[in-house]
Amino acid sequence: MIKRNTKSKQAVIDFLKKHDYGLKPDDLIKELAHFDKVTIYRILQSFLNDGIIHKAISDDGISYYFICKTCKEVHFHNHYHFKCSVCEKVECINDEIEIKLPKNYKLENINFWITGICNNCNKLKSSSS
Amino acid sequence: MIKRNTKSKQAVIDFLKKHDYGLKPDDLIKELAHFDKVTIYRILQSFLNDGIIHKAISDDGISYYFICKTCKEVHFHNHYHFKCSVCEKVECINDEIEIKLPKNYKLENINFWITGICNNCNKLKSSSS
DNA sequence: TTTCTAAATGCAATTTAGTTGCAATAACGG
DNA sequence: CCGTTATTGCAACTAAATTGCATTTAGAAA
Repeated sequence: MIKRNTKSKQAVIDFLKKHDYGLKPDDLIKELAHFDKVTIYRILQSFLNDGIIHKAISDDGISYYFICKTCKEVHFHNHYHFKCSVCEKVECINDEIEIKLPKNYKLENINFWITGICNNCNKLKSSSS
Repeated sequence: MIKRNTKSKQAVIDFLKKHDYGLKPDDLIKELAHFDKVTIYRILQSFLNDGIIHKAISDDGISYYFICKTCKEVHFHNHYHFKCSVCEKVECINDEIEIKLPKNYKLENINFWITGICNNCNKLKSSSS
């Protein structure tokens, strides 16, 4: 739980808010180079615990963090995360997902990752041909 | 592409076939300790390229490999992978998945990971209470 | 404003998954 | 049995993330 406000925490929040797509720790570490990487990792972890951000794991095993925008009273992270293989941006696809599990299976957590080409890069591709 | 049959490849195949759930490289490395870990990684990679096995990334970033059982003529890996948080086994849930992406998004690959409690562990839990 | 203490940070070292280069070995067609 | 070349083993390396510990600092209380 966050107890104190610090410059590093504010910097992390600001940077996450500035982007409408997911960021990996390394993006933050590079941008906020005057803070130690351990500090960045620890801040992300604590924001995660506090529900200020949420996280998804890419299909090459890297964590991406997102400011929670659609979560209001209740945290709702049942959505796809989409990574564009062209621009490499990672975004939340905030559509409802219905998950059907076999009988007697209990769901605890999901991590749904899709790679493909985003709207934007698709447009660029078709206009350049 | 696989060109030659070797003991290490046979051992990997055998070990994968012996289990009806997914295995991570480390499971194989430990079990087949008389082979080098690099060999294991390379064999898995080549089996993957040849479509003999498929792979999913867990929500803590570790690869799991599965013998393709349901794939027949066509490879079909559009399914959930489920990891039980009790017994830690990882299995394929071979139900059809419908993925709806926003307009102009092109799908290239999916990695759908679910954690929870499996049928088996759920039974054990309720019978012990 | 100063003091105090726990929270937060920075640094160095470590862990873990996976990769690379290269020399040695071995599968298998001829 | 030979020769080619796929395959393997070893050592070293990379990259993401974590841990321990000493130092610094936010902010409540005096």
